[in-house]
Amino acid sequence: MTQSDGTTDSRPRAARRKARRVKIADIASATGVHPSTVSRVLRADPRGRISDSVAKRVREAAKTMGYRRDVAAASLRTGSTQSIGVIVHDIEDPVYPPILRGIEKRLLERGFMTVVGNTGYDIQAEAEMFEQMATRMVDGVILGTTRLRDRVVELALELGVPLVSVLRNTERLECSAVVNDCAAGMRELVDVVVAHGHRDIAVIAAPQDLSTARDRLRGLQEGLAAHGLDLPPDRLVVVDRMDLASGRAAASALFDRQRRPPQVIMAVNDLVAIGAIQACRERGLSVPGDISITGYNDIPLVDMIDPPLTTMAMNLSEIGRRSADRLLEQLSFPEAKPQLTRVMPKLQLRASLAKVGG
Amino acid sequence: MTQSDGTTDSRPRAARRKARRVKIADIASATGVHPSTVSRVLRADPRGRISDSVAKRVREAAKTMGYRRDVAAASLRTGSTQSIGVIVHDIEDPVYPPILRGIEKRLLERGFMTVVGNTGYDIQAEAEMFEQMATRMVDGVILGTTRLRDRVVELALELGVPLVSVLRNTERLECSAVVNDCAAGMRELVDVVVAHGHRDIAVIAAPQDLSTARDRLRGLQEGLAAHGLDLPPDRLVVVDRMDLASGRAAASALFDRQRRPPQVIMAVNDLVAIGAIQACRERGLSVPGDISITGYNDIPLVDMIDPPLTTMAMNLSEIGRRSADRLLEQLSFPEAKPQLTRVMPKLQLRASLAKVGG
DNA sequence: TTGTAAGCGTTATCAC
DNA sequence: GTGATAACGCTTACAA
Repeated sequence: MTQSDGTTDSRPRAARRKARRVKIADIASATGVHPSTVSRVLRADPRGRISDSVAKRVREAAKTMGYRRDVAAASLRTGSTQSIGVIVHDIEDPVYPPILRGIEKRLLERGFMTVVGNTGYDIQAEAEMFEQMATRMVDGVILGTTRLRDRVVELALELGVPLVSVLRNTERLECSAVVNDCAAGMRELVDVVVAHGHRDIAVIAAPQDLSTARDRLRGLQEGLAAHGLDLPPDRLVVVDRMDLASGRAAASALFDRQRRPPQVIMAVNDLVAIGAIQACRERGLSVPGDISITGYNDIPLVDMIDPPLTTMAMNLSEIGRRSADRLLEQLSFPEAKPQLTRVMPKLQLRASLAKVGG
Repeated sequence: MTQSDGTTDSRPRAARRKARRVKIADIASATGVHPSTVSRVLRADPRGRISDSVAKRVREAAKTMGYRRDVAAASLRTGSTQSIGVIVHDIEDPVYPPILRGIEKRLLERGFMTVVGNTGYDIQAEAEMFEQMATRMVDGVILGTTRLRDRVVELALELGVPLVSVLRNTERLECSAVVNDCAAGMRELVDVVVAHGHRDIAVIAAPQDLSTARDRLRGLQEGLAAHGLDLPPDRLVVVDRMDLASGRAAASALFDRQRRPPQVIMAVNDLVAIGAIQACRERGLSVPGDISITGYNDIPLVDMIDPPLTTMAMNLSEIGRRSADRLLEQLSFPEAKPQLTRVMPKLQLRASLAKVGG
C-alpha cells in the first residue's frame, strides 16, 4: 500500500491512523543520538549511565515532540505489560467496587493499569477470561471468583501466571489469598445476638463451595457452641444465590415449617437479610418487634433501610489494597510460598437487632 | 545470558518465566507448514484460502500444544489491541457499575476486553489516565467523566483516538455521546409532583458544568413553566458534590431560610434526596407527611429505605451497551459525525412522594 | 558514556 | 493454496 508520502505501510487502516506517532527513532534523529540512548534516558535505566547534557536534551525533545511509549512494542520486548487483570463475578455486586478501587489505587501508584473482567457467574467464562488475560495481556491476575476447588487457580499454576485470590480462598491454599475473616466476624455477631437475649436462632446460609459461605456458617456454629447452643436442621436454610429474592424465599420457607418463627434470622449477607425482612413484612411480622434480622457486608444504604440493618462491615478497600500488594510481591518473588491474609470486619449494630421482649 | 539449553535470552526474568510458551513457529514446525500459513489458519483470515486438511491439522496441533496468541506481538503488528478503555470518576458511584457491565458485555461479544480507570474526581488524573490508555494500550476510550468543556475530549480529537462520551455530553458535542434524557425525565417528574397537588416546590441542584446537572435543572424549570409555576431563588440550593452529606446540608439550608418548609424537595439525585430525608428527620419533619422528597437514578435499595424513594430509573446497562456500540462503529468508520443518543428514564413512584394534605 | 545489532511473536504483502 | 520476507517499536547484552 503506497501512501501519499511514498512510504509503504502494510498495516490495516486502524493502525495507520496513529502511524504518525513520534517514536524513539524520531527523537534519536532530532537529538543526534542513538535510539538505544534515547531508550535508556526515557526509562531512566540505571545500568547505562548517561551524561546529563544528553539526558536533558533527549527529555526535552521527547516532551516537545509529544513522545509516548508504545506499550505493545515495549511489552513484546520485555514480556511485561505493566497491567494486571481482575476477574469478578459481577461488577454490580456491591462487594466488588470498593475492592476494585483499593486494587486500582495501589496498582496505579506502582505504575500498573487494571483490567477488569466480569464472568456473570458463568464458571466456564472464568477460565476463558483468565486465558484471555494470561495471553501476555497482563502480568498477573487477581481472582475474585475463587471456589474452594478452582479451575482458574490450577490453570495459573500450570501456566506460571502470578495469581492472588481476593475475598475467598481455595481449600488447600494453592495461591495467596486476602480475605475477610468471616468466621471471626460471625462468631462476634453471634455473641452480640446472644447478648441481646436470643436463643432460638435461624440461619440462612449459602452453598458451601465458597470459602466465605463456609467460613460464615462455621463461625456461626462455633459461636453458637460457645454459648451452649446448637443449630437444629429445621432452623437452617441454604440459598443458591445470595440475592434479595433468594433471601425472601428462604425466610418464607422457614416460616412455612411447622413451628413458630425464630427469634432472629442470621443471613449470610445483607441482600439475603433484606429479602428476609421483606418476607417478614409479607407475613405481618414486625422487624425487629417480632423477629430480629442480621446481615453481613454492610453494603451501601443498609443503614438507611427500614429498619436499619445490623451487619458486619468488611474493610473491602483494604482487602483490595492488600491483594494488590501480594500480587506485586509475587511478581518480584515468583517462588514465594502462598500466604493467607485475614482482615477483620467491624460490627455495625443497628435497629434490625433488638433485645428479646424489647 | 546463557540458558541450560544453550540458547541466549537477553530479556529480564519476568519475560523468561513465560518464555517456553508455544508460539506460531512451534506449530509450524510440528505440522510442517510455514508460520504464515499457521497464522492464516488461526485468524481464519478470509484472504488466504487454506486447504481444509492443512487447516484441520494446524488447528488440532494448536489445540493439543496449547497455543495462545501473544497479544503484545499481534498488537505491535496490527496496531490494534482489541481492548478499549473506560474512564470513570469512581467505580463506587452506583451509576457506573451497571454502565460498565453493559459496556463490557457488549464488547466481549465482539472480542474486546475492557480496561477501567478511576480518576477519583481528580481532573488532572483524567488527562493522565487518558494518555496512558491512548498509548497504544487501547483502541478507543469511553469517557464517563465528561464535562461540558472537556480536556480529554480535546486530547482525543488531537490524537485521533476514537472516543465516546457516556452519561454526559460536551457543550458542543465534539464527540458522540450516549446519555440519559435528563431533561425529559425531570419534566415527567415535575408533572407527577404537580399532579400530587404540590405547588411550593424546592430544588437541590448540582454544579452546572456537567450536562446531567444542567439538563435536570433545565427540565425541571421547563416542567414548572408548563404548569405556570416558577422556581424562586430561595427555593433553590446548589450542592458541590452529589452525595448524602451535601444533600443533608442543602436541605438544612433550605429550612434555615426565613420561610416555612416547601411542600416538596426535588433533589438532583438519590443520594442527595436521602440526605434531604435525613435533614427532615433532624428537624422533626415527617416524610412524606410534612414534606415530600424525590430523587433521580433509582440506585440499589432506594426502594427499601424509609420511606421508599420516588425517583427516575435510568436504563444504565442500556446506556453502557449503546456507548459500546457507538465506539465500535467509530472504530470501523472513524470519519462518522458525532451523534447524541438519548435514553429515556422510567418513573418509579414510591411513598416519599405523597398527595398534598394526604 | 554511547553505539551496534539482534531480536520479541505476529502478520500483510508479494511471489510462486 | 502456501511459502518467503520484512516490519511493527522497543530494549538490552555486548562492544567500543
